[in-house]
Amino acid sequence: MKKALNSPASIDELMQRAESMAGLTLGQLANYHEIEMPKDLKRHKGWVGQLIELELGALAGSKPEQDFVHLGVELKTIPVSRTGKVLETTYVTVAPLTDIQGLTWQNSVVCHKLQQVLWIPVQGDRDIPLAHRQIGSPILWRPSAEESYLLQQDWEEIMEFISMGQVNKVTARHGEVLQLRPKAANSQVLTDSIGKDGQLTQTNPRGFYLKTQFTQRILSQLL
DNA sequence: ACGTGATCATCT
DNA sequence: AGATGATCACGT
Repeated sequence: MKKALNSPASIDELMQRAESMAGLTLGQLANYHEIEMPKDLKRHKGWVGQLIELELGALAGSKPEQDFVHLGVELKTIPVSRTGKVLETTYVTVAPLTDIQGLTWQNSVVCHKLQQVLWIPVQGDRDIPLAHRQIGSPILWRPSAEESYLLQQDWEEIMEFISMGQVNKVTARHGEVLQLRPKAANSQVLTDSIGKDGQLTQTNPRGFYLKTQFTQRILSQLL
């Protein structure tokens, strides 16, 4: 995927560019950028996100920061059905499993990334050919006081387990809106984590994800 | 291995 | 059908 050359200078410009994509298909956008399109996403899971990043001028890279640092905006493409139902959870960031003493919600990466999110709904029904999937209207979201509260509660509960060496006791069922799930090439990958008695051990890397019902509320209330 | 972009595949 | 745990590709 080619790297974006220009980045929007303001949120207004970003939103205008996002709104101009609405109604286009992935095929049209890929053709415009002369990007090859895979048959499906089985081996190209991040393809849609990369295409949208290219169109909007997101700064490429794998840094744990917002996509538009100068605007304070995180970009998320979200697969939805024909009827607008959210089809997948939303990855936020990897979870810190060591050196977390003193870490608070307010200075966590999850909190920072979710300060302001530009949601780009894209049809994700597997029976719609990739080229025919339509891009929806963008939604710029800032968490409400209640949403922030829910996120903080879940984050603190999960981080408490991690700090106590109980990360292996946390499942995706914990948390009302934010959940912890594996995030790695496969289940054999290991990374350092806090173990019994505060000693270092190893475990499968985890990531924070937004649950679909939470994301659905965000998209619905603003549509 | 880590962090980004996420969706897949299976089980309930 | 929906959610959980697992997985795929890429740049560094």
